[in-house]
Amino acid sequence: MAVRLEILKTDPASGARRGRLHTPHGVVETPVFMPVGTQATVKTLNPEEVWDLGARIILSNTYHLYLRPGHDLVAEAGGLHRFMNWPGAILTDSGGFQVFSLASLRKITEEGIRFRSHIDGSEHFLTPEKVMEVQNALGADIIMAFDECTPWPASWEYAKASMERTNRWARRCKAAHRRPHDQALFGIVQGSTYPDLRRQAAEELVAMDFPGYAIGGLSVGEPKVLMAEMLEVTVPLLPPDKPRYLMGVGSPEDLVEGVWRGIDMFDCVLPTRIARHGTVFVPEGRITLRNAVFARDFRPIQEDCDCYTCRHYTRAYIRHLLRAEEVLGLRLCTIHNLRFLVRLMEQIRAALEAGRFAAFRREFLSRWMGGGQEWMGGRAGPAEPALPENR
RNA sequence: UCCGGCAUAGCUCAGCGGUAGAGCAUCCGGCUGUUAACCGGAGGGUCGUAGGUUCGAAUCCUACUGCCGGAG
Repeated sequence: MAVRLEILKTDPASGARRGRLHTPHGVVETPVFMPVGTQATVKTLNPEEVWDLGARIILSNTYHLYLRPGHDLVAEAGGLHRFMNWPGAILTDSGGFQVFSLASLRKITEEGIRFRSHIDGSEHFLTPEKVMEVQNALGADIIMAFDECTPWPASWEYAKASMERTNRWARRCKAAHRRPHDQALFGIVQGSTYPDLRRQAAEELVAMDFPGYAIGGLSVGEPKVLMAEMLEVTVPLLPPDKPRYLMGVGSPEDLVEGVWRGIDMFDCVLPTRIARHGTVFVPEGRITLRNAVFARDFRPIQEDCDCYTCRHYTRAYIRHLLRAEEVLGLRLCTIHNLRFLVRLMEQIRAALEAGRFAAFRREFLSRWMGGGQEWMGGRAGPAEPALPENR
């Protein structure tokens, strides 16, 4: 088996797990946030910087690397790890999200998806078999089944047809996988925001016996209460000894709420993208460093942050860099935001180990902008036990 | 001193008879398996000054002022 999840502790209140994912490229402590490096790079950072943040697994993308530079070239370079000089673990997304985000450039059939390249307009036909060939060549530790990330909103009929096709594709991916000994293939649960479809998707995929399961098609515009409900419907159907990965999620409050509902792995472009656009995370929420109020703010982004940026630079200086369009500004914000999320996961893991995750969640959300009410919406999932404050 | 050109938003300019636009700058918002160092919004001008022609002038005419260029 390519990867194995060692469960260290399960939170009795919520079902959240503290674990350790063993991969061919090292151990990954879970719950974990995976920085996104779509084009074999976490934008603006070098691998040493990503490693020093505390990241031990990153995500890259099949579709992008297939188009450029080509999976054969990456294989010739010795595989993706060596090509990009990343010593840790890698997960490659299958290109399923591009089916969603490049909708105007594609046509879906049972056999696969005909794409026009967003780079040069050339035509490509991606099938589950092709996607597995590409991912086997790239050589990531965890690879994803080819799916359709169902747009939201979708009718029940469309969502059902889409999900069933995704599951048929999952079966084909498993059959076409050539490196199960050192690459773990995860299935992806779709089903939009329909509980019955999520159940059907999960049950069928579990019957196929994958080494891990992802939940996809969420955080695509639906209200958070629906995301919460889908997690609460889906997670209990997944085998407890296998990793659970919530795809494309991302914001600090979503990570806390996802872990609360039993998720082990997350990835998201949000921290790196908003960083390049001049917005950074602080414990109270997000601040837009571009704004005039920070012109003479000579404090670090976050007083108690241990990241390289916060140890050396002020808000005023970073704002200046951003407005002067200096790349260092983008890099410093990216470093802070990624460290913020990696550190948040460290804190979550520590809280789980100490048996005080419920308190941690409450404290985090009370400080965080909005207090996570979006997630509540009147029916918040696993009830929070009335634990005594642990401070 | 003469000749010519130009004077329109903070900046650079477009508009050349029907009561003003762009880019940049400024201010603000958004970003959730990256087509994203991106996308979107807002504020801001009695069109150098004073007259004239006209139903109507940023647009045509005159004078003045200020810049720029040329000639002496």
